[in-house]
Amino acid sequence: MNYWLMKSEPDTFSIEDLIQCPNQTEPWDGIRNYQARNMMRDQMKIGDLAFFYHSSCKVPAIVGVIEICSEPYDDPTQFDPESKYYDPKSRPDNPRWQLVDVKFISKTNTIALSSLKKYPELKQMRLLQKGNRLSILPISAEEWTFINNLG
DNA sequence: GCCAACGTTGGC
DNA sequence: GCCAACGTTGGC
Repeated sequence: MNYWLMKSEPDTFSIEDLIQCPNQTEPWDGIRNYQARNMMRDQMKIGDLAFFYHSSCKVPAIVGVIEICSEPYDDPTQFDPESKYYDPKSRPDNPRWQLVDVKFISKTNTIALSSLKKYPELKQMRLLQKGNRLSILPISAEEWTFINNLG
């Protein structure tokens, strides 16, 4: 069982959008970074839990909990010329990008980035390290429990 | 909108 | 394989 943090820009896809999806489940498409892809493809397991994080917005914050609910599979948007995630260099016989489905579990209180920074217990969080840009980050069990108790 | 900190691309 | 140029992320 692993824990994760997954970023999404709420203007593009928010926790409320996920709640509106059929079965409150949606493919986490559009990942175009190899480190993030590798974590989804190689390390995520069905039943893993993740914090849903709103990024690039007025109040960057953890806003909910989601569950990984599929095996990794090829991201269909990479082959769709109409998609903003279209990757002309990805070949159908050798797809570059994989994704997993995620399911809404619960909303948390809004746990702002500025608030997370206050806790010595969270000093080591990847999210809080300088220069961090990865849209998928691992969370330790200790960090998970600590943050859950804030929400 | 700015810009630091990355990641990627491609010429050599 | 190096590295300059370029593109992107994301907080502020």
